[in-house]
Amino acid sequence: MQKKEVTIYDIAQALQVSPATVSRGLKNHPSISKKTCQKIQETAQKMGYRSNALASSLRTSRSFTLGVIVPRLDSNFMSTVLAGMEKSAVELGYHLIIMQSFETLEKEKECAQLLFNHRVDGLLVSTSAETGHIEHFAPFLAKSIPVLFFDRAPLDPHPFSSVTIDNHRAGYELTRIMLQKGATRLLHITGNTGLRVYKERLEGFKAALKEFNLSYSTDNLWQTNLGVEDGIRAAAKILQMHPLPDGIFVANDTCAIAIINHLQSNNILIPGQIQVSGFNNDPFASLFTPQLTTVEYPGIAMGERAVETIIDLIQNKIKTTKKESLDFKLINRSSTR
Amino acid sequence: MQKKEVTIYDIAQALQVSPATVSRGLKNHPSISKKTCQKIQETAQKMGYRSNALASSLRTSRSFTLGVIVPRLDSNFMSTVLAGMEKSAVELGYHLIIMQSFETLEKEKECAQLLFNHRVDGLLVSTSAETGHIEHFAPFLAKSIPVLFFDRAPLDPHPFSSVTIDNHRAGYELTRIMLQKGATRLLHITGNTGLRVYKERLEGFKAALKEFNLSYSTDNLWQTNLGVEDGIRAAAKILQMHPLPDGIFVANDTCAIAIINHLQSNNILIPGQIQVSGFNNDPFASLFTPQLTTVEYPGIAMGERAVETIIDLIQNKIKTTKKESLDFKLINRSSTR
DNA sequence: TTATTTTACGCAATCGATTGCGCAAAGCGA
DNA sequence: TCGCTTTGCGCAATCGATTGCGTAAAATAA
Repeated sequence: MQKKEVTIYDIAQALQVSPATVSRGLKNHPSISKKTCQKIQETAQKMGYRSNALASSLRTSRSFTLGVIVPRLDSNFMSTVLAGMEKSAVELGYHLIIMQSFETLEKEKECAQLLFNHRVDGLLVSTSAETGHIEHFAPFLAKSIPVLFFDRAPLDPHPFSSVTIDNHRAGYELTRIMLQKGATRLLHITGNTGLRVYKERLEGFKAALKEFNLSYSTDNLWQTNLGVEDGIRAAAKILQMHPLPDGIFVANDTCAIAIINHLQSNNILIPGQIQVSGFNNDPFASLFTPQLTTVEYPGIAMGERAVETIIDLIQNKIKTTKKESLDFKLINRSSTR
Repeated sequence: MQKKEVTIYDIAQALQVSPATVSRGLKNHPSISKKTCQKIQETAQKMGYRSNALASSLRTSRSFTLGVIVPRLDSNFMSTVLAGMEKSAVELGYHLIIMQSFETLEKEKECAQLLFNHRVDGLLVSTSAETGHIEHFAPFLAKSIPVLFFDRAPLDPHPFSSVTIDNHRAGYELTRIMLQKGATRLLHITGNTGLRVYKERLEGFKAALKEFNLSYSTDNLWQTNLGVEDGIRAAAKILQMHPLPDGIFVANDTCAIAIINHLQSNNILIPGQIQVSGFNNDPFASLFTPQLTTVEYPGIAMGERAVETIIDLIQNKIKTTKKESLDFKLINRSSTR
């Protein structure tokens, strides 16, 4: 039923040359004459040949495949990063196998294992919330397969590369905006502070408080999942407070908007009574009333840099691991004064 | 420097058995004794063996890889679908190579070609805006590699499977909501109506108009890219109209919100003067004031169904192509009366 | 014309895992 | 103990492409 696959052997036979010549001719190898190359490519076309990437990868032990592990795919920010990654990867002749860890260490391990067996040329990881150690990436190190963390990286020191933003400074500056406008009772609503990104934003937050001679208490640190429902719950809790806080640092836009929305419908004025800041600059952050003060987090660029860097590592254009920090941009809008 | 890969041959040698036995022992083949299996797996572990998926795929010509082509990754809806796909795929022992067509036919072709060469076991496609014909998927058909369209499918008849929603009915019902509340001058702001999804929503829109004895004119059909800026532009144009429309059908939430926002800041009351409906039920659609009437578009479920179906096709559990239509849910909120 | 360099191509081993078929040893009943 | 069925495992071909090395033919130089 199924016609057999056309291979370079079939082409070789048809043209009365050796498979070696066909293999070379197909990729315009200099030691094959122009004429022969042309002939080979034509007949390949005619015979419906398709190169077998598997066989090629097996032989050369290069798959031109990058593995990507993310906590989840369905997040605005993450899909932006992935878009950037895919674009750069394709431009450089690679492609992506994307997997989700669902924020669990166990899944992350499984993904790593699978991608390891699949002979990816490099691995791009944004760690799960549970990722305390990184032993499961040791096999990659042992085989000199580059691993690069993006956005969420483990704490230093670690023997891998990374592309992140300076979350400490972003947290600091965002907090400073609210403080400069007179806020004195700040709340910090964030994700799992076991994660470096959140931890660093928190440190920046603390540094700003200190600068303004305000004390920090863990009572003002709320760890949530930063979803819409978490925001609504947080807002409800805020309404119970006496006195109300006068500034809220929220570690992403979705949750920030949810909080604002719920507070507003309980007649709290934003920013009049409470200033609120977000993080990410999601597309809708500017469409809200008030418009959200936030940090533009360069998703596309981060994806591109991550891929470019890891491919440089793969191709040995750079020899040593590299920790990059991308520029972010403070978006100062009307949800803070 | 680099230690050599451990293969089943090495294990075979270490255990004084044949590679065949090792291969079978590794996967608990019934014709190998429990004892031997155990021994093999232990030494494999000890020697740091990793199976070579490439070699295996080459031999068996099954890669357990699904190719996915989407117009772009960084869309809320698409990333949701992909999340569902990845989840189901992994559960069923497959994984995903994801590529973007950037809405161009040319890129879509290139992706298809690459995935074809990479021996994917199946292909999941959401077509680009330019995709008029589908000849570039013919090679898959010729090799009996299942192709399944999700969300955006080409016009029937075509020899492939699909998972979509009933866009006609969704468009119809959404329109009907506004009409029942008395709207008589409706605008339809949508994407490229060359795409079946938009075309069908428009047909539904027309059907509803007809039912209410309202005439349809192409003047009331605006094709845009449905982004934030497109919304702002559209809103500006709307403000010039005399009389104003009293209902706007917008084919996605992002654009709808942008329009509402711009109209509101020009003192138009929503839904008082103009009703507006969206499409997708993005997470923030309920956080806006007014909350957006929209259609819940089952992203995760669509991804899951698509993968489950294509794997059934791959494994020949179902023999014929299958066109599935998923349930959507009308979310009737306050942006319509 | 002869010697030398270039050009163009072929040989054959190799990358690891899989599997149909065959065969020997072990287990069984009588 | 003999013959028959199971059980457990090995042989060797195969999946396609790649590549270092060698060589014949063609081109160039002398």
